[in-house]
Amino acid sequence: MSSAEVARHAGVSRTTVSFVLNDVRDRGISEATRQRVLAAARELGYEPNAAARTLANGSTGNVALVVPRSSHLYVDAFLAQLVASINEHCHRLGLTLMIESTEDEGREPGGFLRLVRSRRIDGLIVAHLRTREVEHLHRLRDGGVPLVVFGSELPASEGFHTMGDDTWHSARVAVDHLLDLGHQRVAFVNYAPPEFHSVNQRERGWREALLARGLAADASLLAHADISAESGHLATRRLLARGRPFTALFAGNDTIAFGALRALHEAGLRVPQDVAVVGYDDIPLAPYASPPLTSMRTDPVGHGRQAVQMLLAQLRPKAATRIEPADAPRLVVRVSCGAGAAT
Amino acid sequence: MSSAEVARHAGVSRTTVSFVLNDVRDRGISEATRQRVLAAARELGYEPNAAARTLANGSTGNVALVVPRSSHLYVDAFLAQLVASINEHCHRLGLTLMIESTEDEGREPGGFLRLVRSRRIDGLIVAHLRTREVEHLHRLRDGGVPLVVFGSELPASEGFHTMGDDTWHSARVAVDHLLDLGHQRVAFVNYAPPEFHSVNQRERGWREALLARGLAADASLLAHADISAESGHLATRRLLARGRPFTALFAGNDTIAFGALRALHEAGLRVPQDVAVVGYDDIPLAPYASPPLTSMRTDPVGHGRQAVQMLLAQLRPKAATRIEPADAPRLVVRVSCGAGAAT
DNA sequence: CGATTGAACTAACTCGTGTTAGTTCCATCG
DNA sequence: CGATGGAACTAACACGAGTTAGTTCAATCG
Repeated sequence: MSSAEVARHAGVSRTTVSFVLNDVRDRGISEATRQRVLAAARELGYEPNAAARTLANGSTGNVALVVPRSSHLYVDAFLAQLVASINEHCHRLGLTLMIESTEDEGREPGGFLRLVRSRRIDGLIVAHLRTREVEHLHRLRDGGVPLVVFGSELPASEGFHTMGDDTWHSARVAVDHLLDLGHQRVAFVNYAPPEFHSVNQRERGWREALLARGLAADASLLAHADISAESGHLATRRLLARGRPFTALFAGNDTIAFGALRALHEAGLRVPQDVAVVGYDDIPLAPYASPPLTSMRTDPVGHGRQAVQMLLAQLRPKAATRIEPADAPRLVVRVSCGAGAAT
Repeated sequence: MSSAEVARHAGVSRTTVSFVLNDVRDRGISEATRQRVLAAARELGYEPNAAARTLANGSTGNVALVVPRSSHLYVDAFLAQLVASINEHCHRLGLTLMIESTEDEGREPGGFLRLVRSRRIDGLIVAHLRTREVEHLHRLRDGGVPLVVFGSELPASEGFHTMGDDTWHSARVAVDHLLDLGHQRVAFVNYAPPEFHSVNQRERGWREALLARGLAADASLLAHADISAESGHLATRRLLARGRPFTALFAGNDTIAFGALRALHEAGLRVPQDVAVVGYDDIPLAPYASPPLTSMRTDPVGHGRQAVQMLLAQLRPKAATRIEPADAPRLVVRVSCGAGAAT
């Protein structure tokens, strides 16, 4: 079903069909023909060919989200929520989302550049890019490609459109909460290796919270997990095996916290009586941990919305609406930190 | 950077460029020009325009995955794993995945038909379609659209390419396990409303397991949650409030099980001593439930691979490889059912 | 030495749309 | 009554590839 077919059906030229269907107003199409064309299009179930349209006017209506690995979609609940929200908001604006990963098996690191060069997408959102891949982003920015960067150290001053919580500050608030409860030795199990920006920032938050109270940020109380609950479990075991005592533990995210809770339980330590635990992200399962997890609530859904709005502002400046920022992080106190109501 | 530019750079016609870059062999291109063209393309960083290519040869390299709602991506861990696996396997084959939802706010139910009609995608994978949307699939099949249907009651005999576990049988195995342990009153908290095929099948498994032992499938021991852990929590509360005693509980999936464990805990019931619990899916967090959850392990990653391979067999019959089926479900026994080693 | 063949390459068409620059025709004005 | 102007519509080009049906030219054959 091409527009030519619709034209023939309505006894009119292809040009007229195009004008009618795209609602081009000042072309003086009589109401009678307008209706005739619309009827023909409806009758034939005509839908414009996307490729032809893209070729003609340059835009695809596709955007890509770049994540480190596909598997992070299910081990990192925050990312899953972010993706779902981005997908949903794209749909509302008539955009289609593609998920591109930089480190899946058999994937070249800068593969997403290819999507841009082949014009398969109009713009992209980059989440949690590794430090060493930052140069790709410079190239995209210099090429004028619509781009939103989530959770990276790239400064907005360099012309990047960046977003995301100040994770350093939030981590500090979480640790401060534990310190306020009187803890002096606070362990930290970070959620990934230090190549990610936010991983560094969370460590910085932990360190500075301690230093601000004149406490040492003891490196033997720091461990690195790697996204999954299992890795959190193992990292916490290693931490315990070092034999350096601690009375509180800050987990780099909630998934890690689930692993940590298990490790503590296995070591015969009660939460919160022996070790107070605070997580990060407040994932949907956090209230169902045992004990219910105190956690820093981030707003993945809001961040997804904001990212899409920021991208739209670059893609279609006139169609863009106000950008609603995501909610600021806040600590949700449950049982695991020892400050909440017992359940 | 069009191919015309590459042609000019190499001092050759556009046709020749096309033949060289697409490796068309019997066109008698001399090795010398071949190299000259390749060098020019590399030097200019040429990447063929996807839309033009699509227009010329008809295929887009895009496939869509249709899910009920975007938010299921993060409340249903099984779906998250399935999506990640499908995405990864698509990438390996040079396909790009789009995620389409039928019920997101502002979404018309048959919206994915539009993707097909506008030729934005070459084929699609449909996951967990509701019963009432089945007619759309008939239309797609009749239109010869490459299609794989996951987890639905559509019979392969009608020409559909279907896949997914026999969820009825798996549910029955899970319940049988509880019955084998001596339980007589086994409650069931299903994971969603009964409009989904697999929801029905799990109920059937539960029912028939009981009937096979001469036990009644007591309707007052059946409750429906709605995907999230919170809904599992509430549904289990309702179940408990009915006052009908039970000594075992089968949860429609693990996320629901997390909610159920909390409800049981709040009611002062110990797991597994007072109530044995078995879940479904064996999500990554299942071992980190408290107590560790016995669960029916499904193979979302394998299912994702299989779905993509089945789709490829329709998209590019000659490039298609053998279809490796997903692993069969099997029960992973941990602590919550009372049969495993205590931790 | 003219005809034939094959190697090496290209002109020109196709895909389906958006858009510019007209053209046609009729009513109105001076 | 011819010029003017607007209403209503369309021919033709552009977008950037893939592909068919040639063309050109030199080497070889009879």
